[in-house]
Amino acid sequence: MQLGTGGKSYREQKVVAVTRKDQVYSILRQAIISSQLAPGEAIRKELVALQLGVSRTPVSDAINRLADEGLVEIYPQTGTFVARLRLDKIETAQFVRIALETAAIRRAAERSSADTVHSLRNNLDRQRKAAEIRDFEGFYALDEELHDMICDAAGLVGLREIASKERSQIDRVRRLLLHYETRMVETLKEHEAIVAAIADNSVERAVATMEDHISKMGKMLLQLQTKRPELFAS
Amino acid sequence: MQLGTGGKSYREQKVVAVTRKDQVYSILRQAIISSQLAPGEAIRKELVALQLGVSRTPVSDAINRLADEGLVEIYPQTGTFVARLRLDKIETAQFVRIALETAAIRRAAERSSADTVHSLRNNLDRQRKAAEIRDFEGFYALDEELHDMICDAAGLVGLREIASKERSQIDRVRRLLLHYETRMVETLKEHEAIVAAIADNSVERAVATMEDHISKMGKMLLQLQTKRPELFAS
DNA sequence: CAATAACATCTAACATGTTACATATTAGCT
DNA sequence: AGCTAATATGTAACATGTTAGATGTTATTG
Repeated sequence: MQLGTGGKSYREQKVVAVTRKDQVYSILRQAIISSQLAPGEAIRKELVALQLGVSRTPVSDAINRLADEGLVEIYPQTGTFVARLRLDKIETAQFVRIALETAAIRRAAERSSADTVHSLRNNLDRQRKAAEIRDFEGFYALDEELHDMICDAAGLVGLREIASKERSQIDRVRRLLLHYETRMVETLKEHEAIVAAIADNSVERAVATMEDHISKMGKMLLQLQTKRPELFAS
Repeated sequence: MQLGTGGKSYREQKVVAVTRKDQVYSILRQAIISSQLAPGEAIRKELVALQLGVSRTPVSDAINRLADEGLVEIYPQTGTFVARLRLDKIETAQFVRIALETAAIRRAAERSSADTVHSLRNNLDRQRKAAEIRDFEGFYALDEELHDMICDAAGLVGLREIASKERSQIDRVRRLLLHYETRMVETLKEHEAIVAAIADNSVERAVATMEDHISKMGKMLLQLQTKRPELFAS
């Protein structure tokens, strides 16, 4: 079969273009990760379209993207549901996250500048303030920002987006866990250790600290399953 | 804003469902990775729809997915183009690939069974035959299969799909490179070394061999840019 | 002739109508 | 009552019509 046109036109510059499907995607993703849309809950495209004042098309597009990301499950001709948590999938996501972020922090630690360290410390300051006033949402956002900053510090185009996408499953869990506990204080300490290692140019210590930090979540997860079994699938 | 229905219905079993958009996606992806659709070339949705005998909808859906994967670039209200190769993006993909596949092979080597080793060796046998008769396409497919098998051997649900998706960019390059040279013979040798390390349960050697194997491609890439600059963007 | 503005053209984005299919419900039968 | 088959219902998948915006071309003006 003959595909393509043989035409050679193309574009040089990148356009940012925020389309409606992008907006719908962001809104739904946020709703899912914050558990405003609970695991297992049905999503009715038509209703969402109505509520957001758009047609079904951008909603479908957004949902397809979320399905690729594993945040929703589409059953053809039947329905679309917020994906429930699955321990095996989360285990894989955890594995991927450790692989990517330890590799990233290694590169970041090797090439970290005084400027980078300054930004990281600034983030930590804000984390401390958020922790003090028990601002879960704020702390969560800063947590994400810190991990993003480390990805960026690795100096690889698009790495942050990839890591962030693979983190989706885990972000959902992390958000749920943050509310439970003393976890915020512990997390802060771990973050401080990570940044300190980078500041010291201790590459291997940075890697080890990051791995330890990410692994901690695995244990918390099992507790969550006991407390909230309805969120889980298999 | 109120999203969701509060409804709690959901499904247990997984449906496979090959929809038209999945088929179109596979066809286009294959066409892009095989360079039947060349980097920079325009893709006309309407034409593709006509040629495949479907409407524009499944074509758009497929293209959106390819855009997420970085294989096409959509410029709103303007056109859709096969993504040209970008050294910086490829560098990131390479980084991700090394991070994921070395981590995967570590796990795979730790838990490899006689059965796994047998399957890997069977694959190598077929690679040898393909190399002998200069069957580039066959060799390429077996190459992919080997890497997939190693991912599977890590025993993590969905890891293969993630690794495979992140490899897209690189697969395109690898395919172009295979035709050029003695690369097929070299690749075979590297694969043999990897499998041997797994068979010996030499975890660290397996990791090192894999990293070396993947890194080799980086050097070939620069040669490709010299020979075929029109495939590259920046 | 150069710069610019009006306009034509083309495409993706968006809207909406239609179809096919999975599932639940009900009716009919033993 | 219990089982099976016909049917109703609801949803995603698919088709197609419409809109908005990016770009290239041509006309207009200095």
